[in-house]
Amino acid sequence: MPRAARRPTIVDVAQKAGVSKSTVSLVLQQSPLVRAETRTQVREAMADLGYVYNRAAANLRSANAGLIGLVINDLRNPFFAQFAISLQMALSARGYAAVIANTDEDPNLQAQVVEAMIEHGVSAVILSSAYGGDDGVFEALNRAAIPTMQVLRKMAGQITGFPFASPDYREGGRLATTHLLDQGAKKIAFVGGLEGRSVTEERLSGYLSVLDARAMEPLILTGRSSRGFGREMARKLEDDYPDVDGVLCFNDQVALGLLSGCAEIGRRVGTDFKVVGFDDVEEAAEAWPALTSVHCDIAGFGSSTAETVLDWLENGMVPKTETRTPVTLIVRDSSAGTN
Amino acid sequence: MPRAARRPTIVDVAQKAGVSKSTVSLVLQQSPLVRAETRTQVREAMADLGYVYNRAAANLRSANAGLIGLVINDLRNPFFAQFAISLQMALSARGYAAVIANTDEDPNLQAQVVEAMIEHGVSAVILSSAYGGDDGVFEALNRAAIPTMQVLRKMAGQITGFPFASPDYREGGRLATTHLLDQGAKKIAFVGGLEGRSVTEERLSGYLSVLDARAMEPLILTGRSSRGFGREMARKLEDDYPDVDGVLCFNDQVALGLLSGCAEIGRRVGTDFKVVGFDDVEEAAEAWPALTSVHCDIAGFGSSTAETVLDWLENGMVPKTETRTPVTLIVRDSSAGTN
DNA sequence: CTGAAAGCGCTTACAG
DNA sequence: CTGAAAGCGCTTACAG
Repeated sequence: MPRAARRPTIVDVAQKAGVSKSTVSLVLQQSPLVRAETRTQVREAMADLGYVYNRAAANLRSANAGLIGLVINDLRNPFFAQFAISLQMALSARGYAAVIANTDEDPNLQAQVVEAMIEHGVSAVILSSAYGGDDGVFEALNRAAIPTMQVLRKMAGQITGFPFASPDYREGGRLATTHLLDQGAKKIAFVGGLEGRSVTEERLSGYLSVLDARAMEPLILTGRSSRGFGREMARKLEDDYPDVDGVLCFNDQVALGLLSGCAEIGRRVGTDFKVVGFDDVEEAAEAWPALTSVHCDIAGFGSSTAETVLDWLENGMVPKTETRTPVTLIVRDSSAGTN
Repeated sequence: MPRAARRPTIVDVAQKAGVSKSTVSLVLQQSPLVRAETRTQVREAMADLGYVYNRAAANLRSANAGLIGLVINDLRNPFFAQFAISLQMALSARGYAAVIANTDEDPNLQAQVVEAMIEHGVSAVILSSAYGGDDGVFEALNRAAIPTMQVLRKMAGQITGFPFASPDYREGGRLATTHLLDQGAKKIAFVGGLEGRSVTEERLSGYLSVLDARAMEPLILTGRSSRGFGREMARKLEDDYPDVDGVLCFNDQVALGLLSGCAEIGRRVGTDFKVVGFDDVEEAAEAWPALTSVHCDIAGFGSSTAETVLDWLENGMVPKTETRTPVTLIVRDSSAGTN
């Protein structure tokens, strides 16, 4: 690495352009006060010197660091990853940078990374929280007066003042279950998701409401939200619940695992045994058979979250306490098989 | 959001603890100069006031912001995502935060996000570059004297002074091809990857070297590195190259797509038609049939990259110009079928 | 439209 | 071991 000398500052630029540093600062802020001619002189000086703006210094006076914190419980899951990516790209497009951290569902790690982000002076935080842990994280954000949005998972918490947004999971559960019934399923199971967690409860409640209305018995097999669990369930369903002819999976990971498991045991999916996933990750369309799934438009949700937060920051528009975005069902071969 | 008053500063802490702000600063830096008793007084004052360290301010004097930039060409690919996550988590564990940006293979976006990171005062950058574009990004990093590591993809560039590290792709290509031969394959194709790109060339060169040594004819079908492309190739191979009985895919995305495609057209994989992937993403083990793949230990590579960069930053240990980490072949049913 | 001065919250020599 | 002073690179009133 070339050991460059000190980076040029606005003082250097001012000197080179023959103006005061205040003027340079105004140019930096695109102030209309500066005469066009002066502005171009200053810009030229900056270009000549290879000047780069020092946001940390600016922030010291003016507060807005242009850094946004993004804390996610499980970035390995493509659903969350896609959310994070589209959010980050939307922030970048508006001139903000994203500090991103994966907490691996660990509340202690979460507390630590949030603390670090506060120290770094993030202007806002977007949090898809780990379950468990106390309210410490929220209290810290509260004390630091950092605008914070909860997304995707609503924490039990009594903690108010943290607007929440997520896709309408309950409606998704309803759509999927209704679809399975429409396809002729007689016995529908709900597979995956851990009990007591808000997302599970919401997705489940949609499923239950539809079955209730028709006085049908539910069958709930909760478990990890992983491919591995889905795969195990293929065998279990065949062995222990042979009458089940429709499955609503907690998410696509479980569903894709279930498809793998069915391939493994040679059970055909799509006609006598229908499977629906949830999230509609990219892979759902590319699996074989292609997976029917509840589409949450997670990419759109990511970028709209960015807009919401920046509107809050820049224009003081406080988000609604709770926002639910619409979901749709994308029907593919796994539940409407022609294979 | 409660509109908290001004955040407490070291001056407030100093006043409360009855010491000077210099002393508070020393406590913050864990200086051994401060008497234990004083230290605890100061710490208590901090706790009482809910003091949080302002890194931006500190950075203004001392340079090390504790922010590391991570610029990735395609975060949607689980291989890169896994790399980014494990790198970020290793940085967090050592007290650094990661500013992460996806460039979607767009050199212009890349230039923009790197510029933004420089403004934010990142202490180092880790870059898995987009192909194409000029050397502007490297020049900017150079001018700003920001230690920068290139990873995973070596840019053609004449640009030196940017240490590079990646798994040993060439060796991976060799291992995979040798394995296919050992399994009895007579005609082996290389599928996926765009020509002229360094990663493709390296993986390909391993494949070619093995075939050359046995005077066998290569068959190269380059293309996008996506599931979709892999899926298309299933049909094409069956139709146009029925004699191909072994396939080395550019990466797991292509390979998983190929498996899907084979399922779709009812071609059995593992015995007469063997498939090997590259990267060994998590899903490889869970597909059906399970996918043989070149394991790059990308999680380990991510955390060791973090160590390397922090050693550079903290201890001035400049990384080697080029590092290649070992790879292994994980043999599964897709190439050694018992199905 | 532009400049001189103070201040943002820290760290860093330098005294003591 | 601790304090007073200067300074990091900006922005922000305030004059002019």
